[in-house]
Amino acid sequence: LITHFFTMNKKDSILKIALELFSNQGYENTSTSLIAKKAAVSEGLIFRHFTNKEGLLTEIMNEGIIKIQPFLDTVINEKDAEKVILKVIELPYKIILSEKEFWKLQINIKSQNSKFKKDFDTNKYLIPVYLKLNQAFSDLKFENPELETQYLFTLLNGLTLSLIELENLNDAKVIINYIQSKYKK
Amino acid sequence: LITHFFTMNKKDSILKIALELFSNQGYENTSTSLIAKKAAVSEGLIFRHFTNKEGLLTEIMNEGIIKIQPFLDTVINEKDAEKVILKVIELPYKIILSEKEFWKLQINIKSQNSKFKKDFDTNKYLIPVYLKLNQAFSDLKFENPELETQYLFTLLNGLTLSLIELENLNDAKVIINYIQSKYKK
DNA sequence: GTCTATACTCCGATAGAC
DNA sequence: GTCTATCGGAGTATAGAC
Repeated sequence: LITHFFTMNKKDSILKIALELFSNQGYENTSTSLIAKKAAVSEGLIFRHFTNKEGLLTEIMNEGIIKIQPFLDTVINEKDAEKVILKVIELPYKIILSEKEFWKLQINIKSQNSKFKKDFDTNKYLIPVYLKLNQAFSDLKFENPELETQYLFTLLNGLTLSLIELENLNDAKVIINYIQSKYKK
Repeated sequence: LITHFFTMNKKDSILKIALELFSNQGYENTSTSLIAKKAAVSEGLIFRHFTNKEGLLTEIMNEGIIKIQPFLDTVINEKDAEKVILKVIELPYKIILSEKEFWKLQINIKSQNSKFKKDFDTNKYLIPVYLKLNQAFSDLKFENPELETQYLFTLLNGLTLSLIELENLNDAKVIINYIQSKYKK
């Protein structure tokens, strides 16, 4: 039946709704019964698919990582040093434009010393980007590439926080251009 | 009795322990029974003093704001424009050195769309600092003072996140100096 | 101590795909 | 006619606010 292509299956509905709720109200503060209700499925189905609530979170996080990887890859695969820098600066915008809820959830988990903190540490996926950026600053003969990399990463962490607050991401383009302008010669 | 001066009263014990637990494990994830146990008081005392769990959080937040206000004031009262900038850059360090747990809790709450988000919005206390910084950049003839203010605030938000992760705050001095050096002529 | 919410279990019934 | 996905609801155990 053609509707297969248009109707989300129930497992995906659960994942979608759970991500939405977890990222907005927090994992602990979201009950499985609410997820079931909003996803219009029986509560038991959640446990059939994901074993337990934590399993649901795990699958959400794994899916999220997979979805942001292509954005990271565009930086990793860039050859020109200056373009590496400019692309890194656009990363927060692009990731949040596409995967806002996931990224919000990820920050949420990171900001708490929960048992999940180590399981779902997304920092490791950013290491290649960090190294690439460091190399770019070296290539461009910055006086202290390591410090400049740290500096820019710190700035982009702050930018990410701001972007998550925004309803209209376009409002952020001015500051993103401003940041980029500081690295253009 | 002299011990009054040395022994914390029970209400303050509760506040201290609750702040510690809330900031490390999250508000939702901390039970009143655990707070009582760690503070070595009966659980009922929490409700006698604070009505309910939310009342406890409210008092913690109000106390925290009062404690950070002096740090903000040192910026507000600074006359020299360049010193305003340098002092603002040191704010995250100073606040976290003194009130790490409170500031961590505050970020935690901010990162969730909880009902508390609006009640405990600390942004409003930073507005005078923002305006002061904006004025400083104007005085120093920056091309775009408003954007530069936004830029620096974004950077400092990112710095704050990093500081919260650190066990040894001294490790951050290098990057703080580096940020400051960009604004020294 | 009380009462409610919540994670999780179990199972009989149903409907559709093959 | 069987298999798979799902429903719906009864039920348990436990934790947590008060």
